[in-house]
Amino acid sequence: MRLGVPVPLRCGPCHSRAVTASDQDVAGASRLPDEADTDDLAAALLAWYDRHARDLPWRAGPGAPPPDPYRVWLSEVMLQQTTVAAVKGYFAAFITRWPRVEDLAAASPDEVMAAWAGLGYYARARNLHACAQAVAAQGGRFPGTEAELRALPGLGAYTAAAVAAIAFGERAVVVDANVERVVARLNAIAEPLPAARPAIRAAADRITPALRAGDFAQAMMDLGATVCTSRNPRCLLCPLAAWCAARAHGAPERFPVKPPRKARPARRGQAFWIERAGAVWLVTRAARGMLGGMRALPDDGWTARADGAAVPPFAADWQPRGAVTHAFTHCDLTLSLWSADLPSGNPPGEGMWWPVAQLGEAGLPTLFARAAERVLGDCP
DNA sequence: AAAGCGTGGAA
DNA sequence: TTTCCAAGCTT
Repeated sequence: MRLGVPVPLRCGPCHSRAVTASDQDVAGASRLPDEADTDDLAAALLAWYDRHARDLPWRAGPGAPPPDPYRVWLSEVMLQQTTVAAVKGYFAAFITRWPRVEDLAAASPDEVMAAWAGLGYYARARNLHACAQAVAAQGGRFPGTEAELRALPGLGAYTAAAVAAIAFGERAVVVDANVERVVARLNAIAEPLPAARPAIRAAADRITPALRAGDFAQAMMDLGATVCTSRNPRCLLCPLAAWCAARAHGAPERFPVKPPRKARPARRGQAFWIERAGAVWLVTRAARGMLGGMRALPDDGWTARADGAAVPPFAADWQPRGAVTHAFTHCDLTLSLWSADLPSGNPPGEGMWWPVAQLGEAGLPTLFARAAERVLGDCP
């Protein structure tokens, strides 16, 4: 049944309906909202979004016509597992350098990888370029449905739904970590992730409106990022507090329930700074695996699973140049650095001499950028 | 389908 | 300091 309190179009939590007895169900068994109730929830969230949407470079603004699919797609890929603050500069640089998807498609893979350097999860950059080429090959138009988008490289369930909703207005169910958190709290879902995902998705589906699905998705994400945060949620500011079973429980930060995290092993490796006439020898790492496809210093073969062999690439008067530590997702690496001059010839294997003065344009991932700083004495 | 894959900022 | 984790995808 429809509740008596009209949903305000331009107001915050002050006019949300009060928590009623029916909201405070017994542990773990929050009731399923009926249809009218979920309409109200979506309306309340959209009203909040109209007032509090973050102003982000890839957005058109609440209620505005859908933005350029290229910008939406680019931002969504960059934002995968990556903070808004980290993305902003890269987004601006990509859009300036490659204003249209055809421009990005025409770039070389090396250029794209180097431009992505520092942002992490480098498989995204490879897939980004492949996707740009696929779209450019079809006239530069992104497909407009979730199913077609899902088939493009680098677009999984989340990104395909997000682009379909935000850029094309399709009613797609957009579930990212923010939505997961908000929905898990709304329903006080006690089952741990990842097993809870199907239930979370079903619950997200139930509250997704037919209209303004793109704004709804972005509103959920803004809410998760600024109000329904992982730690210390600001329930007093939340437009959905009245619907929130976790809040009724009194411990919203308990949801979603997450599995214990595995400890990261400590790994050791060596990297080698080989210099000749003001240039340093760089290699391109294998396309797959850690830092795949990125330029790098030669190293001793360390991986996330094993220490390196600690063997230099050739016999020389190797000088110790300190070490850098780096926290990867799957290991904590201590990379010891060694340098040697090579007056003539090349080191064994594939590589290139890169002018030290232009090392900033080499596109080194952060680990090796730090290593270079250490060797060059620029480190703090 | 569980594991592999970066980084920087917040608490 | 350490820990957590942010608009996930691929195999």
